[in-house]
Amino acid sequence: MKQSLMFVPTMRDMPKDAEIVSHKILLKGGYIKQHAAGVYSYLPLAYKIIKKIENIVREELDKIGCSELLMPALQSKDLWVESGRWEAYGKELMRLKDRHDRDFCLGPTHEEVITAIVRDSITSYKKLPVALYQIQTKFRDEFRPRFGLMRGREFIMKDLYTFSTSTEDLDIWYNKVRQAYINIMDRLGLHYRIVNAASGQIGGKSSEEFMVLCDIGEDTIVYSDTGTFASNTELCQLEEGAPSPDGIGIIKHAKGIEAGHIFKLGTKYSEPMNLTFIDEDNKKKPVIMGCYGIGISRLLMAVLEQHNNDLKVLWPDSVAPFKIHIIPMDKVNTAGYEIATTLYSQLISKGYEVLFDDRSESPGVKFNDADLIGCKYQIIVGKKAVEGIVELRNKANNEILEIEIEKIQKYSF
RNA sequence: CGGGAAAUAGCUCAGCUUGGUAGAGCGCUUGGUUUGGGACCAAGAUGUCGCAGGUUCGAAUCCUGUUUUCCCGACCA
Repeated sequence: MKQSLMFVPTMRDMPKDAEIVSHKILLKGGYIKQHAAGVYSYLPLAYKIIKKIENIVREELDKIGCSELLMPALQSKDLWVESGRWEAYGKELMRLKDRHDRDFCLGPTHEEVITAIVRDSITSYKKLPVALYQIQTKFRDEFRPRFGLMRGREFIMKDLYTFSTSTEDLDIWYNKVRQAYINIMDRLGLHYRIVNAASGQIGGKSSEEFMVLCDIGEDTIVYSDTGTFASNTELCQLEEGAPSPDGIGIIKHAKGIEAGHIFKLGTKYSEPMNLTFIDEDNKKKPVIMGCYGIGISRLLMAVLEQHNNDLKVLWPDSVAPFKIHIIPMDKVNTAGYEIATTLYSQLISKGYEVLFDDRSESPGVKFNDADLIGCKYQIIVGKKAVEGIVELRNKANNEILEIEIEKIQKYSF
C-alpha cells in the first residue's frame, strides 16, 4: 500500500533560474519553491531544517537569559515616524495602506515596535536589563533579490533586542550574545569569521558580522592571517599581502555570507522614542540598547553551501532533516518492501527520524534523490533482505556495510 | 534604478528570421516487461504560446505598450 510519508518534489532537469550550487540543490531537491522574485515557499524538507536551526538559536539564547516573543509583521506608520525611519528607510520598506487609507509597513526589523513595548512596561532600573527576541518573517523590498534564499524580499530572521541601564551592562550583554552566536555557528557546522562592520540602516556605534566563508558570498572581508584582525571591506579596504593594522600578520581576503550581525545601538532609538527609566539616583535616563540579528533562512543556504559536494549533500547532524533514509530496491507489495516497511516502523518507534522512500522508482532515481536529500545514513533494502541482510551506508565516511536486520534494530545511529 | 537576457505543457527547451491546424525530451496516466546509480515497449492525457492592443483573410511568429523572471552594476541588517 502506498504511504504518503513525505512531500519531496525533486526535479530531473536543472532549474534554469539557479546559478549557485546551494540554490540549485534547494530547487532540484524539492526543498523550496519560488513564488516571486525573492519570495519562496519552504517545502517540508526545508522547513524541517529551518525548524532545527530555529531551535538551536532558541536554545542558545534562552540559555543566556533571553525571552522569546512574537511581534506583528504589519506595523502602523506612527512608530516609524517617531524613530525617523519612515523617511530614512527608503524604498526598501514595504509600505501599504489599509481600507481607511492609513499607512502601514511590513516590518523589515523591529526596533520601533520593541522599543514601544518596553517603553510602556518598564520605568524603573529595577526591571532592567531585559533581553527579548523573536523569530519571524521579515520583509525588505530589495533592489535586487537574488540567489534564492540568500537575499530574499521575504525571509526568516531572528532579531534580539537588549535593554540596559548602562553601557557597561550593554557590553556584558553584547559579549554574552556574541558567545551565543559563536555556539550557534559551531553547532551548525559552519566555517565563519567575525568581522567589524558598518551598521547601516540599523544604526549604532559599533557592530560585528558573522560571515560564513564561501566564494558566492556577497561581502568581501579582509583579515590578518593570525586571526587577530578582521573587517568587512565596506569599513576597511586593505590590499592582500599588506601588513595588518594591528601590526600582527598579513592581510588576506575572503568572500562571506553575512549570517549574523550584532550591534551596540546605544540610545539611537531610546532617545527619539523616549524610552527612559528612573535610575537608583532617581534620575530619568535613556535606556541603552543592543540589537542582534541572525538570518535563519539565509543560514539554511549557508549551511548547504558548505555541506555539499557536486550536488551531493551531507547535512550536519544538528540540522539534518532525517538521520536515516531507507531505500527499498523492490517495489511496493513485495517481500523486500515489506521488510523495509517493518524496519522503518521499528526505527521510528526507537525515536529516530527516518525517511522512507515509498516510491516505485528505479534504483537510480532513488539514489540520485537520496544524494540531494543528504541524510547521513542510508539503509538499502535489496535482494538479500529476504535472507535478513541489508546494506548500511554512512555518508559521512563513505563506509558501506552489509549488516543483519536484527543488528540494525540495535544499531546506535 | 541603469545595462543585458528571457517568458511556449508540471520541468528543460525547439518553433519565430521568411505569418498558414501547437512541438520534442523528461515527467504524468493505463497495460506489460524490468529493477543496485536518473530502464524499455505500447497506448493516452496535458497549453489563454506572460498580458493588452495593433497590422493581416489569418499572429506563438510582425509592430506598440505592459507585466514578470534571471544575470551584471549601483544599493543594502
